[in-house]
Formats: sequence, C-alpha cells, structure tokens
Amino acid sequence: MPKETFLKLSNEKQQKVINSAKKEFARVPVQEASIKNIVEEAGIARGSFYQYFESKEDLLIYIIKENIEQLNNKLKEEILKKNGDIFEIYITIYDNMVENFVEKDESKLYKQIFENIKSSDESTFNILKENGKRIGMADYYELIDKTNLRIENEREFKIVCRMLDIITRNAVIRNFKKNSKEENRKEFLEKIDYLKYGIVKEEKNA
Amino acid sequence: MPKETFLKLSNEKQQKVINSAKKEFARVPVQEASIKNIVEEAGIARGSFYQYFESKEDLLIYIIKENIEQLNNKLKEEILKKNGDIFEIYITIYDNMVENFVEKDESKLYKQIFENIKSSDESTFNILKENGKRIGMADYYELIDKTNLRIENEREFKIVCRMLDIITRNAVIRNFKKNSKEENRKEFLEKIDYLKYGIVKEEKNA
DNA sequence: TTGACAAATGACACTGTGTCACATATAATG
DNA sequence: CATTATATGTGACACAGTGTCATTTGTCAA
Repeated sequence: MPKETFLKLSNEKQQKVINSAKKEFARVPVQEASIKNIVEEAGIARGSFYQYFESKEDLLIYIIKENIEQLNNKLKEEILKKNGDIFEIYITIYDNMVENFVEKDESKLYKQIFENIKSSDESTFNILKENGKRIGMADYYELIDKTNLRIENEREFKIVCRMLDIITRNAVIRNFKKNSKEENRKEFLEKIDYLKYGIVKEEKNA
Repeated sequence: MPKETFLKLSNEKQQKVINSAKKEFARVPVQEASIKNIVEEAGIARGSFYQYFESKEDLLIYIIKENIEQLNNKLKEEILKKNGDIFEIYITIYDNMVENFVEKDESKLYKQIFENIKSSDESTFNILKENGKRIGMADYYELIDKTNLRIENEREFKIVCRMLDIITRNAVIRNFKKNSKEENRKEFLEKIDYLKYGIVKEEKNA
C-alpha cells in the first residue's frame, strides 16, 4: 500500500503519478520499469517517490488492485449462478478476464503483467498475495457439485483446480498475442471439453 | 553462441568462467545476474567478458545447451519405444526432466531457470529457440497412435500437446519446491489420468 | 508572527553497465 | 633473429539508474 503521504495528495497530483506509472509499466515488465522515468514524466522529485511508495511493486499493486478486486467481486456473484458446475465457472472466469484485461485501454499494461507471470506462480495474481488471502478455487470446495465428477476428496479437488487454473490462465494469455478472440475462445472451450470427457475415446475400463 | 575468442581459450580458463557463471546463475534469475560478479569471481577483466560473449543470456544458453541437447536426444530414443502412446511419452519426458534437472548438482541453476519461465512461453526451453528449431511434440504427429483418441486432425493434436506441455512443465517445476518426489509424481500421474479419461464420470453422450 | 511539524527536493554515494583506446601477447615473414 | 601484423586482454570512462538524507519549503495552530 502507498504511504499516507500519497493518499493525502490532491487527486490531480495522484492521477499524474498513476498515469506516468501506467505508461511505464505498460512499456516493460515490472523488473525493468524505471522509477526515474516515472518521476520525470510525473514531474515530481525522485525523493518524493519514496515518500509515497515503498517500491515500484507497491505502486503497481496499488494501480491494479482495484481492478482485480472488482473482477473478484463480479466473479463471486457469477460463480453462484453456475449451480456448482466447475467447468462453467472456469469459462466465466476466462470470459471475465478477457473482457477485463484484454479488451480494455489498459490492455498493454496487463499484457506486461500476464505475460510475465512465472510458471511457478500458483496463483495468477500472486503479486497480490501480500494482501493476505489469495484467490483460489480451492475455497469453493463445498459449492461445487461433484455428483458426476471423478473427485472423491478435497485433495483431488485441488489437483483438478490446479489443472483448470493453468489451462485457463494460459488461454487468457494467448489473447494478448494472437488477436482472433473467437478462435482463442473456441480453442479454450475445446480444452475444457478434453478436460471434461478425456482425450481417450473409450470409457476408462472399457 | 560464445565468440570464437572464448572457444580458443584453454579448457582451464573456460571452466573458470563457466563455473563462476553457474554460481551466479544459480543465485538469481538471469535478469538479475551480474556480469560484474562473474568476471570478478573468474578473475578476468570486464572487457574480456564482452570479447567472449554477446551477453549474459548468450553465456547461460551455452552452459545449459549441452545438457538440454543430451536430454533431447535421449528423449527421441525413448519416444520411439513408447509405440505412439502420447501419455507414456509425456510421463517419460516428466521422469527424464526430473532426473536431469532436479536431482543433479546443478539443481539450483535449473531451479532459477525453470521457476522463471514465463507463462507466456509456449516452449519450455524457449530460451533456446534462437537455435532455429524449437523442440515440440507437434513434430511427432505421425508417430502418435491416434486410434483410440478424440483427435481428428493436426490442429486438435496441437491443442492436446499444448495442454500436456504445460501440465507437464508445471508438474516438473513443483519438484523444485515441494520435496517429496514420490508425492509429486503420483500427483502428475493423476493429472494425466484426468486428461486421459476426463474429470466427468459419465461418457460424453450418456 | 512565530514555531512546529509535514512534505518536497535534488545532490550524493553506490552499483552496475557496455565501450574503447591502449597494452600485451602470439604468429608470420624476410 | 628482428620486425611486422594480428589477435587478445585490460581497466578507465561515460552512462544510467538506485535509494538516502540533510536541507528547504509549505502549512497550520497557538
């Protein structure tokens, strides 16, 4: 979180800093982003930056946090509407992510963020984990209808969620590269279909 | 590739550079690795580094290249033994990767490399793509027995391969974090099982 | 008006980068 | 062997960016 010094600033000045930062974070991955560029563009002194934020990561998180939280809230609602169908839930997550991150003005900013998520990050918004709780399907165990699923316990549920997570994340990221939104969505649905019914034709013990 | 200046060096001196570099690349991700540390540890002048290599990435690729190529050759052989069973092939890839990268002395070096692969990298060894050809299952289309698979054409085959790729890569990476090799392998096999037979119990049109 | 506290500033010391003119080896030639 | 040519090694240099901190500037209450 920004220090209170920043929050006390006039909206106008805050916005100037935020905008410069968005521009810089859209240009290169966080690690390469330069505080120098941000302060120069915003017209503030180098020292001020450190009076406002702990680090550039602190600033980036602040910038995207609201967006992510909005999305999470929307998703929570949507999830309830899906009557426990885990596949429909992940399709909803996919659609909302594409809508929120790929099709917006800030697409370039999110392109940088998404494309630089490490394979080893289990949560897509790992960057937000310092908030305490990470967003994970695992919390929704009770909500999911497992009647017709080969899921016997919470451990198996988590494994399935991890698979769906990375397949979904990967499918979303494809949208930042290839531009045919329809083609990408079709491919994602095919992947979900494979996950549902398997790649093998015959029934397991046929 | 290193410049020929480097290749002309005595084995001893080459090794000194390689070892310092390995140490540095095991410490931090490539982007953070410092050429200063490498030259200081190796006892060569700063200018010499640039006479030997284009960049630190150039050096890193040189270091891991042999290892990767060895693994690839071994895998090519193994793949032929699997009689076109794509799932057995991916299990072989998994086992070989774990053996080659996780259980070796250079485990820390590969931990840095693997954990910092970006989600957007389609090929696990994207870093090697400048060699021209990337390693991809897609090339093995003809080799795979598709009799009992829900794969009608090359496009669908590629989709399946991409799913298997990221699930496998992710499972390998888990081994750098959690240490129970057995538990990780069991979980990977369960994922493959889900991919084969589906998460849903009933047959598709049941 | 003064004093006290908060905020802003940019010079400073650091760390690391890539380059280049020069020094030093090594090989080739008469 | 001396001389020239060529390849290799070197570290000082100019840059670019970092985080800090003593000092200046602004604000508001007494």
